[in-house]
Amino acid sequence: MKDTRERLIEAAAEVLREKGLSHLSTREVARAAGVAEGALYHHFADKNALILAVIARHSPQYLEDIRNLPLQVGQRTVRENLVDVGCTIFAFHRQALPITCSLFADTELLDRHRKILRANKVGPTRLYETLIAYLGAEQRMGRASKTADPEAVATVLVGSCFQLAFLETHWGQKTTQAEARRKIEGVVDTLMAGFAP
Amino acid sequence: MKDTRERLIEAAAEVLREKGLSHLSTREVARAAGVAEGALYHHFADKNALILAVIARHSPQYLEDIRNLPLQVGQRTVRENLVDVGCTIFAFHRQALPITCSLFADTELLDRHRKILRANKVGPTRLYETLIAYLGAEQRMGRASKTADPEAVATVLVGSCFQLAFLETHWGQKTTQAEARRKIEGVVDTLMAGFAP
Amino acid sequence: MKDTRERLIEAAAEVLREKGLSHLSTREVARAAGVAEGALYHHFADKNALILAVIARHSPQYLEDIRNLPLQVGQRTVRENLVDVGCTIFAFHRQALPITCSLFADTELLDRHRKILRANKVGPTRLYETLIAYLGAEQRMGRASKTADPEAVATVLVGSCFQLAFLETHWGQKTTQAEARRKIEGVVDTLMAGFAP
Amino acid sequence: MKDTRERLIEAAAEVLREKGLSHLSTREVARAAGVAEGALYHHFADKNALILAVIARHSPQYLEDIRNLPLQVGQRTVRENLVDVGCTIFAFHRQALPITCSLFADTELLDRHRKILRANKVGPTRLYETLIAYLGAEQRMGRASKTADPEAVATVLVGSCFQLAFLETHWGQKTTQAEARRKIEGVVDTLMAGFAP
DNA sequence: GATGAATGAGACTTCATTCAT
DNA sequence: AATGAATGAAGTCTCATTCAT
Repeated sequence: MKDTRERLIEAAAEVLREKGLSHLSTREVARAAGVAEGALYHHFADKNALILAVIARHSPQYLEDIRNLPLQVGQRTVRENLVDVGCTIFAFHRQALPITCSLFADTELLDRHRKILRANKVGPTRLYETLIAYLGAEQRMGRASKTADPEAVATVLVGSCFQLAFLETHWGQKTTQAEARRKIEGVVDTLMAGFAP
Repeated sequence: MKDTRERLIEAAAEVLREKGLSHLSTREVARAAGVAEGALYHHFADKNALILAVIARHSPQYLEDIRNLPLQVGQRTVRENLVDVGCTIFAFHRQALPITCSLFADTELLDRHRKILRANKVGPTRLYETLIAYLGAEQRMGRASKTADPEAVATVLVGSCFQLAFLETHWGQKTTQAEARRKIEGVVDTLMAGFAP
Repeated sequence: MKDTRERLIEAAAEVLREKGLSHLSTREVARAAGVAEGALYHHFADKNALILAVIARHSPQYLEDIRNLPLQVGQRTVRENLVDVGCTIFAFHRQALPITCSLFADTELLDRHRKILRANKVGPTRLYETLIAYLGAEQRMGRASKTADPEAVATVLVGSCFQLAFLETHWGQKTTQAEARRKIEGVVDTLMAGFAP
Repeated sequence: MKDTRERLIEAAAEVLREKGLSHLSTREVARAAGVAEGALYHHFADKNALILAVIARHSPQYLEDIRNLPLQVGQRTVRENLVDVGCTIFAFHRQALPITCSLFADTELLDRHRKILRANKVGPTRLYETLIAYLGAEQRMGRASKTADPEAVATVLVGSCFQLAFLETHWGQKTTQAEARRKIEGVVDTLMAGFAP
């Protein structure tokens, strides 16, 4: 049987997705984890500490699928690479966003979260850094416009994918993977070609 | 003195921003509105009805500042117009986003919200429609690339601004108006020029 | 039917005497008062506020029976007067002391209690002031030694009676009123005659 | 390193003084003693047994500093001896009283305490016995009034010092040692000279 | 319409005690 | 003897909602 601590985190994530932060009760989490309510307090200082552990696990800095992006420099086309990255980001946010956004429902929790981020000096997230490094490399290889600002490009890519994920989860209509990919392709094509005449 | 109903909605919005959905209690709202707790139930079926009224008021479809965008077609440069729109969107989300995102903390409430949206047939929000109309007009006037997909451009613009607002409110670092504008200019420049070499 | 607030205070005092501070639970108090648990929080900020209300009511400054002591100046004998006062103090402490002493079981509560006392400037209690005034008056009438320090005499009288009450409640043996009076007479006689040869 | 049992008793006394009986938890005691929570149950039947061990140790019958009082018979002046004893009693109670009084917060515990006292036939405490023996001896030596009742004198002395200690700990104002001594001298002087004209 | 005391369910948390190691 | 994770009962407090005034 798994570690009690681990089971609590997973159970909390499940309840968070099912009922939402406002209805996440220690009783329910304990029940879902199959442990006594008191056990929670052996592993976490309080309920919020458990929630923060869940949040941390769904923070974009842990978007590990992006790690091998640097290997793609000079491979395939830039467009293909960006579309793939975009799909990864979209997929990640579609599941993480309901949990991440929940934080706004509890300003005290949000503050604790910020303090943790700052203590760990996780300002511009690892995701951004990786993206910017990749974009710069492609620029140096002549596969991308040298005048573009990598940070702005990263913002556009991440922002658009986040937006698509937000619309979907907020609006509640299920999008097929193919539809999502087509939209992301549209975004990347626009980003590559530009809107100027 | 204003309508009691109106004061309740404003008070609820304030509490929502200050403490978050999880800590929004009828008592606190009543106190902030300067009315008795029971009065709430004369104007709303229950607490959630009040919250939905607040949320509806902060939905981007009510971003009224965007209404006169059509008047800008053919005026100034497209870049200037997009930067201005971007700043408006950013400013709107910076204040509305903590309230809108709160919904994710209560799946039941979120569902009720979706049902309302569907009943009103408010699919792609009015913001999107206005933007797409404007972008198409500029394309037809030859002031923008005719090959670009207006919906993708709208997604990029809205998404990037939403993302900047999210980073700021979620991460908690105050950005000056000038800094925000500079970032949005970077996004629009990238969007106009494209990333292709 | 009496005021809810009043009934809560009385019920709390009863539980305090019956089970002690450590076992005073809001549930039990509410049950004893015949109201719902939540009602407690309409009248008191928290459990401790209720307890402090009980304590205040049993503070020696409210030992009202002592108020007409000044009228005794020059009446009967000083000995008789002191014995009567001693009996009153003893009787008061026998019932109040278990509640007052309970405060030591909760340093936070004790601190709050002290802050209240200080805010009300209730330093040397009214009891002491009344006693000292009486003793001084008898000295001036020549019915008591002019060299004695009234404050010391008051300390001796109050202290001895408190001690007798403490021994009784701590040790748990019921003393008859006659026995108590005899002991207090012994104390007053010693106090009057002195221990010097 | 000291005995585990001993360390538990000392740790419990510390917690008792710092937080009070109501907030004395086995976890806190164990932490303060530097042992595991379970260890407590190897040395004591339950938590209350530990508390009673602490209380017993702080009972005035264990006021060992008073043991050599008999040696003072006929030495120095009676006044000096009584002042010294008074100071000792005061100092003892100032530290023991918060612990002793805590008992009133738990009537069940207080009952168990009383049963132990009765089983050990520790009626009038050893302190009283020693004092009375000393006072009687001084009477027989002609250094004190032969008509005074030694028990009443003892009550006055112990009661006054207890009262001074109670006022200080309950009221929370720190008294310097010199001030305390002066007050005790005032009490002893009154006791020696008497209040009669 | 407005008030606010009362309700009672349920939230988070603490804690004495046990038991496998 | 010692450890410390686990238990589950009980504690304090919050809160949406009702209702007599």
